[in-house]
Amino acid sequence: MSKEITARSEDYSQWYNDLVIKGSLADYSAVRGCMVIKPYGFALWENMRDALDKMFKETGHQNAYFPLFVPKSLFEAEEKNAEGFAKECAVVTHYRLKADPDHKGKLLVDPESKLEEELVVRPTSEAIIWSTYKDWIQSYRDLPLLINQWANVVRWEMRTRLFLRTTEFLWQEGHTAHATEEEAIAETKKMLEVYATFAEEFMALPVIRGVKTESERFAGAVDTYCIEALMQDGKALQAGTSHFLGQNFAKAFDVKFLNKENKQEYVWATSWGVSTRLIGALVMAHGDDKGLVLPPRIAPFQVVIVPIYKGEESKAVIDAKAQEMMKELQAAGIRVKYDDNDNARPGWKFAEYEMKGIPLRLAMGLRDMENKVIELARRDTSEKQVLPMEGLTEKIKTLLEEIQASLYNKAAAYREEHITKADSWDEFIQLLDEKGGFVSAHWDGTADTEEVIKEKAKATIRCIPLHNEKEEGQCILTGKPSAQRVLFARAY
RNA sequence: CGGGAGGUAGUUCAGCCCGGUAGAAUACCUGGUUUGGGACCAGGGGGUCGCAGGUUCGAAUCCUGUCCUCCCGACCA
Repeated sequence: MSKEITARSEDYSQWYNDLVIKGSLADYSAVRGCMVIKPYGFALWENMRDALDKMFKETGHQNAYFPLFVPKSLFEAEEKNAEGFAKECAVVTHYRLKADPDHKGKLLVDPESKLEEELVVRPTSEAIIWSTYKDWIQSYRDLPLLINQWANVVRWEMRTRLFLRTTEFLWQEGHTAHATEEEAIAETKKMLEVYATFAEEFMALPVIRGVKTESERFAGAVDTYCIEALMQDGKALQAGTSHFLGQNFAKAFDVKFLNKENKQEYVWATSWGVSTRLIGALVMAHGDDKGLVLPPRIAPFQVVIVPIYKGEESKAVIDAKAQEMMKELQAAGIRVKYDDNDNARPGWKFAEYEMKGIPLRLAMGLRDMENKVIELARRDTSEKQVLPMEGLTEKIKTLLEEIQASLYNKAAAYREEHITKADSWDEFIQLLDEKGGFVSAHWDGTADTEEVIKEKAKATIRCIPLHNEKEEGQCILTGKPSAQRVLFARAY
């Protein structure tokens, strides 16, 4: 069949692409580096987005929307941030096209329409937002200002991969302003925890909370906190970041407030974001050689019902029962799909929904109806069982929770097995080459050493875990003294 | 942006070397038989051969340019 999936062991990259394309999450588009998110993929994103949005609101944030375009002069105001993104910015230079006099039906950029000031298509919105906050903030009474926006951003990437790295992607970016440093740091950490909770509880994706080293830090940030996840091929993936921006943007955009003592102070800032990249993480963390495996809490459909019938008459009987079950499941808050499409036969549907990662599948035929039972199959374990119809809804609710927990536990066990200590360079390289995963090793704390390791080992410091144990040791490369281990990995 | 591969029916691909009426499988449509792990029979529709130039009596095939994709690197969420 055309829908066969490449095995992970054969070609991991191709396997990933197969899941995304054949699982109907996304498609390639006519635009270089950009993808089309298909309805099934977008439904997944909507579930993720809604859960996160609720968590943001529960922590006091409000949504707003800022422009796609950033005047170049604003963009360059915060120097480090501007430099950090300069190489990947799309720039609008003209605002009009006109008919090409030499080629009928073709258009030309109208040279008359050159913009006086170029517009940068936002790679992130700090500049436009902070220039706005300047007007919004006057006194300590305006603080904290807790804003989030759901938006698209553009980063001109050299090499793209569906969901993991595309030129345009969807994300949310929180931008907050605070009266004190302590409060801003607390906000940064709070939002990191929101991300970690979301990843673990909704995506069943265990993550390591940590701090980035200086060279991996967001341009313009004082500290970048992150959650790092581990994929099945042993590579790490940054799943979310939360930045303590200090007063860098406040100073760049002159955002001051009057404190209780009637004195002007610069505000303290944070920003934090997660993107559609999380979908890539989800695919690679749980998928198998049969297709996607989606965690019940965010799966577009949690249950699919496949009727098995012989002829119109039996179909009508099964339809009626299925509709009844649907109503009951929906009333219990379960997202369910009934596939009575007559074009495809049961076996085809089974394979199709396994590809799409629907957590539970119910198959029901006349025989089952006579016996008042139903066949239930679990996507994650491939287990099948025949259950009484009686009490089915409760059983399904329990099973969905079980699957959610089981996916998390499986991923967590894999990750635990793949955090390995290395105490010599040879061991370090061997672990990266042969085992993969995170390698916990000592590092002398300098950017130079980090750079050399990156070049030689093709691995980066993913993070310094929060609440890291202090342990005296010697740097894996230079042998210089080190106070703690950090996590290295090859990464996406 | 460098190296490699590729773009022909909705999809997967053959045809290209050696120019001469565009093919297969599958999907789709119609009818029928079917339906408990990717059904079968019969009939049918569907392609400006990525796009633009050029060579030629004639181009999917040769030449040039360009766009898009995949894989591997460098850059990055």
